[in-house]
Amino acid sequence: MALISKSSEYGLRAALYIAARPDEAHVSVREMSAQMDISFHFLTKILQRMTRAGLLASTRGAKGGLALAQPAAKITLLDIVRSVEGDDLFRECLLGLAGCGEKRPCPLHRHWAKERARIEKLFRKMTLARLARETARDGLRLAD
Amino acid sequence: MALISKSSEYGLRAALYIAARPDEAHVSVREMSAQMDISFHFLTKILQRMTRAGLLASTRGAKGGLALAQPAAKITLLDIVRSVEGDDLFRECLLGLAGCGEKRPCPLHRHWAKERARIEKLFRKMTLARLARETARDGLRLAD
DNA sequence: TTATTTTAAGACCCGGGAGTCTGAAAATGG
DNA sequence: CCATTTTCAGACTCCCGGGTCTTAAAATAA
Ligand code: FES
Ligand code: FES
Repeated sequence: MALISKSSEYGLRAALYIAARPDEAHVSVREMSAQMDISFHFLTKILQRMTRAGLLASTRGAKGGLALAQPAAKITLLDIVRSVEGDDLFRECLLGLAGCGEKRPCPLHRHWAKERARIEKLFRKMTLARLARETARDGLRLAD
Repeated sequence: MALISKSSEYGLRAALYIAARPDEAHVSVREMSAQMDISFHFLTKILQRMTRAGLLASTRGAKGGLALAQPAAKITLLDIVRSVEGDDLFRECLLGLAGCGEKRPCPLHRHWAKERARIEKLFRKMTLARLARETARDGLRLAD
């Protein structure tokens, strides 16, 4: 079971792809879908959501494409994932019970809430800028 | 997006339900499905998998039902979840890339692997006995 | 034996995420 | 103007996890 959806995975990979670009030029969906082996049309839909959320800036027509709408240091993983799959990530009960919280905790709440908070913090603190830097420094991969 | 599947959630809740029973009597699927508001037939399928995995012992016929096949102190959350949804939990890349590992890490591997290991450890160390004890002591809930 | 209660097993269905396809609209270059 | 390249928008199909249903088999009680 994956922590995030396929859509979020693709959105993160695309954001990293754009941020890792040295120049500021726009990147086309066509190029990203080819380089990372992701369905062009499906990736398009995901990036549209991120554009509407104000994370990306799009330009149509020849020489068009997508670029970051904010400095890479301002965009966090949480921003991206939330823009793609909604806000209630990191708020759900591990056992799927309704109303996760201190008021009516399930047997695993105390233990799970602690780990969940750590992951949420990781996503909230990690910026595209930092990841792009690490990616370039260590030559990390964005595809299989 | 949930960390574990609905099937695992139900399997965990049922295991806790059985472990929380003071007496050693067998518990019927019918009772558990009613008490926790889970589909009877669906819960049956999940508990069958746990039975085949050697976690539960089943007895058919009148007065039959399910019981733990091992002492509650020997059964971990990891045992249960693995029996329900396979072994490659806690081994997958956060970005969904094939072959997660130190050899060909993705940009998030270093950060994600650390958190993933903590959760895996939590599941590996936590026993039904301990959870049942805490559940009884604090009157925690197993249903909405 | 017969009826009842329970798990075991597997076929079946359904809804939603994942992915495809078609046709626009916008921008550029000639 | 026209042709090309790109994003935008939405309808459409496919697949599988989640859930239902039916039948068999095992055990108990009368
Ligand atoms: S109530 Fe279950 S994790 Fe919070
Ligand atoms: S390779 Fe991506 S998390 Fe390990």
